[in-house]
Amino acid sequence: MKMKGQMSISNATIDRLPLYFRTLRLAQDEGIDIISSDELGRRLGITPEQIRKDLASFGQFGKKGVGYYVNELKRNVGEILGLNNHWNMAVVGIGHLGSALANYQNFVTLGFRLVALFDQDPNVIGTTVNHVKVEDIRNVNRIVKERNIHIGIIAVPAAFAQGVADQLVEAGIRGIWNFAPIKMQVPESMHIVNEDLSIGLSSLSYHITRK
Amino acid sequence: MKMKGQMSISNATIDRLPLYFRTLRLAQDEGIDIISSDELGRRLGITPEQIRKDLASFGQFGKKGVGYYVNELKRNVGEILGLNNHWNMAVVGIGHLGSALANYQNFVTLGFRLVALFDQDPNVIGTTVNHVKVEDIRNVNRIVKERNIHIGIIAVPAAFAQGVADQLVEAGIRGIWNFAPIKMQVPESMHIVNEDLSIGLSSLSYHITRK
DNA sequence: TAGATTGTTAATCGATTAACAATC
DNA sequence: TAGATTGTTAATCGATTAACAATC
Repeated sequence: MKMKGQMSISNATIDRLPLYFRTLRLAQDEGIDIISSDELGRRLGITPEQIRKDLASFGQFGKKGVGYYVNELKRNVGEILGLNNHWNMAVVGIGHLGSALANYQNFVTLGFRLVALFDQDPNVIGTTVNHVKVEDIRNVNRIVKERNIHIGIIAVPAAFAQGVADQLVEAGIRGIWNFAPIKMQVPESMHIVNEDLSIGLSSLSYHITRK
Repeated sequence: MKMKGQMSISNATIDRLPLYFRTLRLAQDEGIDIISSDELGRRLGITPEQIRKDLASFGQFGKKGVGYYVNELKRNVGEILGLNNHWNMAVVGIGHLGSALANYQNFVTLGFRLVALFDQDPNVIGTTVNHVKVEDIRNVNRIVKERNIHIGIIAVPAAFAQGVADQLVEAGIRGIWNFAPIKMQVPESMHIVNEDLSIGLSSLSYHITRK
């Protein structure tokens, strides 16, 4: 997907793209063929100018005086997000959260594929979660290569997260999605998204404290 | 907790406070008495200027030439975030994700209390998750009042989320933490934090697509 | 054509970074 | 005192909003 010039895209923009994608899919389900930035904005609580600006940083996807063709725009946004790559994912740490992530159906809808699960507990290794067998974490290097795993999801306790990240990086993973509440050290080239659940909850606490 | 003047605090700042809190607790565990913005920044990958600015918007917590007293700063940041309020929480939707959230130990560490679980499935109602019994969603209004529930966690499928939000608002909840991938309509006064897991994952996909 | 709506440029707003006086 | 480090003001940077020409 082409970007305009060298200009780099803000994270704020990138984080809105999945919202556009989701809303476009819903519109598609409703049988809507054409949608305006106004209507998209109304559905998402985002200003239409913002949406046009976001989309325009990747290309000209709309028709002046008309709007955006839903199918076409959805395809383009999906392509921008790399969802057509059908990334292979592995979950490390099959506790409560890890199991829930392994079962999360929305990932499938987005084209992500769950191809491996890892744990260190002998009582968990060998069990099956969402039709995938839990492997011994000691085999992570071999299995990441064998199954061509691109994304590692870390759902282990904070104390073990850095060790797991090191092993995943060593095995040649492309990106890490980290649920452990810890700032990890990874090589510059490695992409890592931290999903620290206590941030959202604390932010909520902050706001309701002041109401 | 006093704020300086009328100046409102940016969400970016508020979202960093839980990181400071976490790091301060770790420092406390290590027996560190005093910490500088430099050291805090090093541990979190945030510039020391940013940290000083964030903290300074709430008061003068440090000592020039010395640094910040860990215990004192942690107490202050906790107070700012409202963590000493010991909010009562309920999870609605006891599927894979809801169960995982009900079992999430980090919330307890932050002072949040899980006091109720709700579902609509007769096979789930009456079961126990993390020592809390699952109630029939039809009793949500009464139980929210009886148990003085402040925060509702929505972990139901997208199609049911708006309905659940309406019921929670009606019952007098203070804030909603929403895991359903949908933009919900709630009254202006209601605080809502959306934790759409597919955003983080899509963002990761975007970045590794370009490496 | 007239009305609608995009894409883009300019203006504004807000957040981060830099600099440094205050002071422990 | 000298060195260290905060708190705050000013400068920069980046993101959002406004405005409007292009055009379907």
